[in-house]
Amino acid sequence: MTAPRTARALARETLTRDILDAARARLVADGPAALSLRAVARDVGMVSSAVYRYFPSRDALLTALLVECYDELGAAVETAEAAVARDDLTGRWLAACRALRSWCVQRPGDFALLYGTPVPGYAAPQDTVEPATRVVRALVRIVADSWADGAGPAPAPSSGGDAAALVAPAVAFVSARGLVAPDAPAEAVVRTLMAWTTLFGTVSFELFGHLHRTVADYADWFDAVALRAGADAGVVPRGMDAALPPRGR
Amino acid sequence: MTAPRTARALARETLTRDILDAARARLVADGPAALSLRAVARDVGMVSSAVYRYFPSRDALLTALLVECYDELGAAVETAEAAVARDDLTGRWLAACRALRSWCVQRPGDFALLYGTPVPGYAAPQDTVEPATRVVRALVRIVADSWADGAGPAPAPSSGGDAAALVAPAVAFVSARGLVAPDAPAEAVVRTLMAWTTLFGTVSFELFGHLHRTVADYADWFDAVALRAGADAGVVPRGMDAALPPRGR
DNA sequence: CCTCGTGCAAGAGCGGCGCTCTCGTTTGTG
DNA sequence: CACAAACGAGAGCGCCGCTCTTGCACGAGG
Repeated sequence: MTAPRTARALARETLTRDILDAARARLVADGPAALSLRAVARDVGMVSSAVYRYFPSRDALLTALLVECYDELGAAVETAEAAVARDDLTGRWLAACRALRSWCVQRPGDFALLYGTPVPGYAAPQDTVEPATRVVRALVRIVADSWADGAGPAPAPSSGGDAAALVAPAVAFVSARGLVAPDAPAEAVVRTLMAWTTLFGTVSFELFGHLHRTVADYADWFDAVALRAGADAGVVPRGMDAALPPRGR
Repeated sequence: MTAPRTARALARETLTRDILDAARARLVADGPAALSLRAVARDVGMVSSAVYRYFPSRDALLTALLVECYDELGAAVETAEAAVARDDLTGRWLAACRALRSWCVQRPGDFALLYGTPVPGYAAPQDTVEPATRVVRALVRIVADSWADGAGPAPAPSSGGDAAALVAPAVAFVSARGLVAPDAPAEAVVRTLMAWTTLFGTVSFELFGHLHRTVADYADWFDAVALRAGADAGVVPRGMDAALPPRGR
């Protein structure tokens, strides 16, 4: 099954990939709204109706791209985070956050597909939710490690303690789901969710132009936000004000 | 000039409003992507080409809606915040945040237009930036009042103090602009910007389904996030754990 | 009052879109 | 070899944004 015997099956597999690649190229360039099935068909040298042999609709094509992008983003975050020493929690957090942002900034069209306005009548099928949670799962892992490293449920996330009380009631609002690290403390999940929301908001504002002429250096601004969000989630620098890892390239 | 004398001018004004209202109705229902100029024309009983007498393009119509929505949202936040006693800073903050969310939740299409994926070839004209900043200006006013109320540059935003150092470098990245409260301390502006980003991210995640089956009660979750974001920005509850104002209706 | 230029609505039409259906052709299988 | 399934191409449907032309009603100047 993994080795397609017949020529037809092989051709089908190849063409499906070609269509996806062409669609991906158009997506990165123009964003999801401008992705037309007819244009993709032209790019791969087909007539539009022939594409429907491979994807039953434009939405199905978008869904395939969605899964692919979620996985790619998740992988980028995971590998960036894995390259840092396990006990350097702030380093892992910052590496993950930076990988997140650079992936998004380099592919604004993909970002718009993943986190932008959903298409009007479109409901994401179930196969997209697992890849979609990959990023936040990577983040929650770092936070959980931080909590395990420190002591007690509130490892002084730069807070005196009332912050925990503030957020605590929210734990009840978050159903466990099991999707995100079932062994992680609920409080850590909640805080990670907030940090993740902040990170997303920052990238979204940058890419969609809402910080235009407000923030001078997006990368520096993002670093500051990421560190602050991480601290709020319980990822504290080793030395209180250790030198920040330099930004790559 | 304010009183249109001729019947022509009056008809023009009326029809322009009718078109905008019809477009607004379709926008709220279906979102910006599904807003078709032809459909709007049908709604007002015109032929599509006739609409071009009033708006030179679909983008122009969207721009008009954009300004209108920004203003409406800003007004909603401002009036909600103004209804609270001036010295109840947490109450003002929470009222502003809740007004923000409920406006967005009640008009997901409008929210998508304002903060969702920008249309591919569209660059927001200059007249949109002033209304766009109205919300964040309202927020920064509350934060600035909090800072003025408390002492010194860091009124213990639930933090020991290193948080200020963490964020401090970011001040340099934010150009003053003057758009947002020129007299407000830069640090307050930066923190408000972060809080605003978090608020936006929370609403966006809610409306775009990224918290589906993750957060049980969106309103409660939002309250918790808003209070925490406010505390990080320097808006602290009067009594440390004073009873939260009940959610309206 | 009448005329002439202007603003206006309507219609046809252009190319592009998602999607469906039909029609030969190719391909794999019983 | 024959038959069915898969396939590519084409035509066509109704939608879209937008342009151009046509006929008409309005309103200001003579």
